[in-house]
Order: sequence, then structure tokens, then C-alpha cells
Amino acid sequence: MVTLSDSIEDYIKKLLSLSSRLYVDIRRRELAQKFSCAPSQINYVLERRFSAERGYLIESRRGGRGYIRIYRINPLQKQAWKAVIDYLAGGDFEPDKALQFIKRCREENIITRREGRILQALLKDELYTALVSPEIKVRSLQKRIFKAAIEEILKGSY
Amino acid sequence: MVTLSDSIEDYIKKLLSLSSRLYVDIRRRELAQKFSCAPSQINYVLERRFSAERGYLIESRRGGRGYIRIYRINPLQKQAWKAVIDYLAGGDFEPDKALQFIKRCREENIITRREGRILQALLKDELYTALVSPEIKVRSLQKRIFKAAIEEILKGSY
DNA sequence: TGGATAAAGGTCAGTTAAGGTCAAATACCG
DNA sequence: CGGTATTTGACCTTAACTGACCTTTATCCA
Repeated sequence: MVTLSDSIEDYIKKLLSLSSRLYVDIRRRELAQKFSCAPSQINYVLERRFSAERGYLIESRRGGRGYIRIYRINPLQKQAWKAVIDYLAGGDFEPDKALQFIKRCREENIITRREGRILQALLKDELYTALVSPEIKVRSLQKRIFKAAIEEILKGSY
Repeated sequence: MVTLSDSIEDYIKKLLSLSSRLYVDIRRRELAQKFSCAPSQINYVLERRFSAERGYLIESRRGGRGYIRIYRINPLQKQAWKAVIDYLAGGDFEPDKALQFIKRCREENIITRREGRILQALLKDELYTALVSPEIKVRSLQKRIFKAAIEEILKGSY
């Protein structure tokens, strides 16, 4: 089932892969027109599919000659891994961010498809509800479990 | 006597047998319309007739363009995992038992080293205690989480 | 030169289109 | 008759998508 968001995502990724620089510029209006959708749809896609956790950065300018620039940030180095995980695990845990991070790990082939699926499954709220409450406890547990799982992956040898 | 559930079950199985992939996607609404029944009837059939024990797995997405995906577990895999699946369909849960399964799976090379480590990590009591009690709840949670992970592995291709 | 205007993009609440849950009602079977 | 399986309906959650309204920037012209 391919959604509009999927198509827009694919299109932008294609642009990125064709670009010799590490970013591409788009015009929100144009893209929206190309896909016959509301301009705000583009923001939606950027937010959901091109977040920092996924390894992208967005910058933009309004007004005449405005644009949206999408950067693909460098692949994760061993060192940077720890930082991302600490960041995700610091403060309130947001499963959605963790999920995005998983997507990125997949794209960079740091984890296998199966591992990605396992990690994703561990973040589902339904696993915890009825057994754990209030919500804050659910988050803490998810955090612990996510961290534990990812650390095992980090420990290495395939 | 042939019940509605029977017909729906047959229909889905037919779809699966016609599919070249190891899953089919359905739309709950559509199916319900096709069989002139309440949408929740579909969930009922899936729950009763397409459980892991019977060799199937379900996954779904809500919202616009939502879907329900039904996997048929590859018979070979099912064979290999039968003991685990049956164990998980039963009542209580002992982490030690699960650990033994993991070990066995490693020896037979049906999971990778990394997957083995992840699964093991998920069973550690320390992850749960302090956040969950009494012990019976810890066990239930461990079971759910372990089961969720196993099911993702069962979903297939590497 | 600076104020009006046009041409971008941003935000956010609300709508639509899915699927999920659970308990109550009903049907079937031994 | 009692218990189990089926079926339904009311209500909930979630993801995608839209539209109205807001802000920023460039540029043009008096």
C-alpha cells in the first residue's frame, strides 16, 4: 500500500541519490503541484520521513526565492552511535524517535531487516498496556528494553 | 454447518495460496463488506484461525491507507520453531525455558548470534524489576516481549 | 529609501480513512 | 441446559492529509 507520503519520500530520496552534493533543494509549491497535494503535505513528509533521527537535516528560507534544503547527514560512525543512543535514552523516551533511528540503521545497513523488525516490535505500546501503567512507566520500560536490545547489537560481530 | 468465520477463513487461505509472496494484504472494511459483516468479525477470524500455532502471523497499520497483512509461516520454519510456538501458546512462562530454546536455535543456526544475544537480553529480570511487580506481571511481560520478538523472526526472509 | 506587495515557506487544528478493543447478544452443540 | 463459538455494535486510536491563517523575504516603485 503506497501512500502519497511514500511517493514523495521516494522522490526526494531519488533526488538526493542523484545529487553530487550532500543536499538537494526543493520548492514546496512545485513539489506539491507535482504530486497534486496541499503544500503542507510536504512539511508532513519532511517531518515524518526526514527527521534528524533518520539522518536528515532540513533547512529552509521563506519569502521570494524561498526553498527547502534537505541534507543527508554522514553515515554513523562507531563513535557517534553511542551518542545517538544516549540522546534517545536521555530524558523522556519517545518511541517515535527510536523508531526513526531504527529506520536509519536499516538504511545504513547497520542492522538486518529482521533485527529492525524486532526492535520495532519492542516499541509497540500494546505490548505494555494493561500490564504496566501509568504511561511514564511504559516509557521507562520501553527505554530500558530498547537500550538493552540495541546494546547487544552494538557488542558486535554480526 | 458452515459459519461466516469458516467462509472468511477459506477466502483468506485461498488468497494466500494464490499469492507468490509469503503474505497477503487485506483491507478490513472491504472484506467485511464482501461478507456483509461487522469489521470486527475479521479480527475475530484472524485471532481464532490465523494464530501462530496454526502457522500464521498478523501485522497491521491503522490510519489512511491502513491494511492488515497475513503471513503464512514457512512450513520448514514452522517445523523448526514448533516447540517454541507451542510453548508460547501455553499458560505460564519461565525465562529459563526460553533461554534453552534460544540456545537450541543458536546451535541449529536458525538465528544469528546477534539475534540470540538480543533475545537473551530481553529475558533479563533486571530490565523489569522496580518498574513492574509482582513477579507474575514480570513473567507476563517477558513472555509478551519474547513472543513479539520471535514472531518478527518468523515473519521471514533473513 | 522605505513602504506596499507578491512570493515564498510554517503552523496547527481539524477531517478523513483506516484498523483495534471489548462487552453484550446470539447461535450452536453435546 | 450449560458452555463455547460466533457475531455485532459502540467507542477508541492512529496515520495521512487539508485548509485557513501566519511569518519571512525580496523586489519594485513612488
